[in-house]
Amino acid sequence: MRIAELEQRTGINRHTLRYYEKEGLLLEVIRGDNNYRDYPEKAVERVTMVSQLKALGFSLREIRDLLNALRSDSMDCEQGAQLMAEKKAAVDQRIRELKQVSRMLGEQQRRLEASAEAQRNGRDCIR
Amino acid sequence: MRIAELEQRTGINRHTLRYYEKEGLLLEVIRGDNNYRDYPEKAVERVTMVSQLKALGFSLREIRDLLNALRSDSMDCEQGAQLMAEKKAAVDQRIRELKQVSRMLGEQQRRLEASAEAQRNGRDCIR
DNA sequence: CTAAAGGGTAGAGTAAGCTCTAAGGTCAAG
DNA sequence: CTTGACCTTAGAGCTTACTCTACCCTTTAG
Repeated sequence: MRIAELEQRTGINRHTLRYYEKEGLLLEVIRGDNNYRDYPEKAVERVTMVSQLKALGFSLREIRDLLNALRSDSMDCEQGAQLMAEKKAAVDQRIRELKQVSRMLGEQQRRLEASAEAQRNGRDCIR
Repeated sequence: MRIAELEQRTGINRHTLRYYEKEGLLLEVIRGDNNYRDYPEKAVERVTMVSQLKALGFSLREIRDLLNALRSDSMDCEQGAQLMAEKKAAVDQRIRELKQVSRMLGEQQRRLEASAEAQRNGRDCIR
């Protein structure tokens, strides 16, 4: 598939796709006689994975290392397992912290709702 | 407290502290006769909160809006409660997605460990 | 009084991650 | 054979979030 199709199917700007390739996030991009890029079907999934991981706050470098490790045909298993374990620990830690934030936001929300109620009954907001 | 102490207690560079102030993240920074900044004790907590939220992938803009809403003495309760609800929904969504990533990493880790074991027993890595 | 330590502003520089422009090659339709 | 759509690269420009530099003023210790 050519770049326009990949752009359209992933919603990622073609300039960004070429940038990702330059940064080592997209492997196996072959070229035809005309020098046009020819992406395999799997590129759609891969690009989608990149943008999802990005939305979760991973840097392109982290995503590259992770995805390339998952390709794994070329990697040392022991080392790969360790990388996965490290990444998983970091993600799990982030989940714990986000849960803390979520709890805090829930409390504030309830407090503000109670104040709004009090306000409707003629009293002041907050405290 | 002066900027050196806040820098030392939060671990945040003084240039960054001034930048945060310029971006509206630190309110209530008063000035003495000498024009030096004088931070209240609460600034330590506030700056720490900023850097924690940053580590969770929030932008300075989001953090500013959130923290300023939490100050709340000046805000409309109904509206504040809604902002909290929105932010909480976004955080909860992020938690769900990260859990998905964590699961995936766990699977890959187990797969690679199994392959490493097989490898030690004389067979090929992966598949 | 003077030197060192610390404060101030303005603005330049940096890195990541895009996003766009310029100049040019390719290709299918009319 | 030209027009228009689509491709290429190189490189400029933008945003966010710092980080640092230059230059000057204030405070504190000897």
